[in-house]
Amino acid sequence: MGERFGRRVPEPTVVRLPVYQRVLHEFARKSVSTVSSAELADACGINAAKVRKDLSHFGTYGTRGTGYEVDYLLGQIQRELGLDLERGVVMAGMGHLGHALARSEGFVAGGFRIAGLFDVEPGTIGEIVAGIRVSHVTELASVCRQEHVSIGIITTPAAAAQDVCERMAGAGVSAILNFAPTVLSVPPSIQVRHVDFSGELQVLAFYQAHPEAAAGRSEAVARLGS
Amino acid sequence: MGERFGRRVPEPTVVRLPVYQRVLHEFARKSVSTVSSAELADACGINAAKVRKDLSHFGTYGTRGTGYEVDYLLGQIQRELGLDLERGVVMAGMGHLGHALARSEGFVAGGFRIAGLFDVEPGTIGEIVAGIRVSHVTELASVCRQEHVSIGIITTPAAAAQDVCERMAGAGVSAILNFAPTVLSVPPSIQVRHVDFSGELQVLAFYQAHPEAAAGRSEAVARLGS
DNA sequence: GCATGTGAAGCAGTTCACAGCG
DNA sequence: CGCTGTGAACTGCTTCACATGC
Repeated sequence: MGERFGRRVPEPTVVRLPVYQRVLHEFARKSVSTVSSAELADACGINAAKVRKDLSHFGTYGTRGTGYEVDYLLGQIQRELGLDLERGVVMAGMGHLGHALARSEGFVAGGFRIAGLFDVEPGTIGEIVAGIRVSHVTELASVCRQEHVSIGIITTPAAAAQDVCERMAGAGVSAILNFAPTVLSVPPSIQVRHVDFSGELQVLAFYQAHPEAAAGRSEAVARLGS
Repeated sequence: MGERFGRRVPEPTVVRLPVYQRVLHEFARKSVSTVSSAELADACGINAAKVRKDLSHFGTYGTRGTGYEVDYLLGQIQRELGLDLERGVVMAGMGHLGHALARSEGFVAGGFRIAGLFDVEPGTIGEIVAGIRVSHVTELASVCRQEHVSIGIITTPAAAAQDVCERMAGAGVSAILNFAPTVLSVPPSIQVRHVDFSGELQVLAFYQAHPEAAAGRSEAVARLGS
C-alpha cells in the first residue's frame, strides 16, 4: 500500500522525481501505455528496486504482473511535484547566466512563473528579459510580498550573493537556488540548494586524475535501442 | 596519518573538495594563517567531524592543539584537485546557456581551458565566444584528439544531447558534464554528471509543498559575522 | 506466470567520542 | 589544555528476495 503520505521522503528519492516525470512524459508522448519498474529504471539509468521503493513512498500503485499505467503514474508524480499549481519565482543577478536561465524552458516545464528579475547595474535595469522588466534589487522585497513568491534564484557574482540572500530571506522567500560560487548563511527555516558549475567540473577532473579513488560510479549504462 | 592515497574516496567527500578549496582561498586572501576544523566547517556550512574525516582521506595533517595551516592545506587540496595542471574541455551547444557558461569565470578558477566550442546552427558557427571560434559539431572529434581533451560539456537541447554524447565518447572524452534535461546512455567507462536546473527547482518546490516530508535539512546555518 | 510492494539484509556516509600529541 | 585523527556506533539509502495478487 505504501504510506499514502505523511511520512518522511528520502532526499535521493525527491531528486529522482523530476527524472521520473520527464521520462514518463516521454513514454506518454510515444503512446506507451504501460511500463514495468525495470523499463522505467532502464530509462532513468537506475535499477528497478529503487524505482519501486521510490514510488512506494507515495502509495502509487502499479498492477502486479503488468506494471504501471504511464498516464496515471505521470499524473500522480506531477501532483506530488505540484506541477498543477503555478509557482512564482524571483531571480537576482541578470548577467549572462541569469539571462540564459530566465529564457530557459525549464521554468515552464516545471510549472514556474518568473515574478521578478533583479540586478543592480543601471545598464541592465529596465531591460526586458523573457518578457519581464529587470528591476533594481531594492524592489525585490515588495515584489515577493505582492506576488507571494517563496522561491528565489541567485545568479549574482559570489560577492553579492549573501546580500541578495538576506534580502530574499527578509522578503519571505523560504527556498533558494544558489548558482553563485559561495556558501550562503541562512536561518534553518530556509532551504538552500547549490548548483556549482565549476565544482562539478572539478569533481569530474578529480576522478579522472584518481581513477583508483572511483567506486562503482556509473549506473546510467544500458538503454540505447529505445 | 590518513591513507596517503590509493584507497577509495567517498563521492560526497570529493564533492566537498571544491568548497574547501574556495573557502580556504578566501581565508588566505584575508591573511588568516591557521584554521581549526570547526572554523573551516562553519565556513563551509557543515560540521567539524566531517571536515576532519574528509581531510584524513588524503593524509593531509593539521597540527594537534592548533589546527590547519591555511596555505599548506590549500596547496594540498589544489594538488588533489589537479588545479596545477591545465585541462582542456570541449562544449557542445552554444545557445544562451552555452554562451553564459563559456564566459563564466568558473573555467579559469577551476584550471580549465576551453579547447573547442561547437554547435550545428549556421548562424552560430563562426561566432567568437570567450575568444574561441564556434565550430560545427562534426569537428568535435578532431579537436578532442588533437588537443587531448578528455572532458566534455553538453549544453544542447535535450533532443541533441545523446548524439553529442556519442560523438564525445567516440572522440575519447571520458567525463561529461550534462546540462541537457535528459538521461544519457553511456558505456560504463565514461563518467557523467548531470546538472538539472529545472529539477533543482522542483525539488525545492516539493519540500515546500510537503514540509512533513523534509528531514533535518539545512546545515548551512551559523556563520554570519565573518 | 509475472511484476509489484516490502520486510530484512547489506552497505555507505555521518557522527560520536576519545586516545594521542603538540 | 586544545584540537586532530580515527575506530566504533549510528543512521539512512540501496539492494535483495520473496510473499502477494493480478
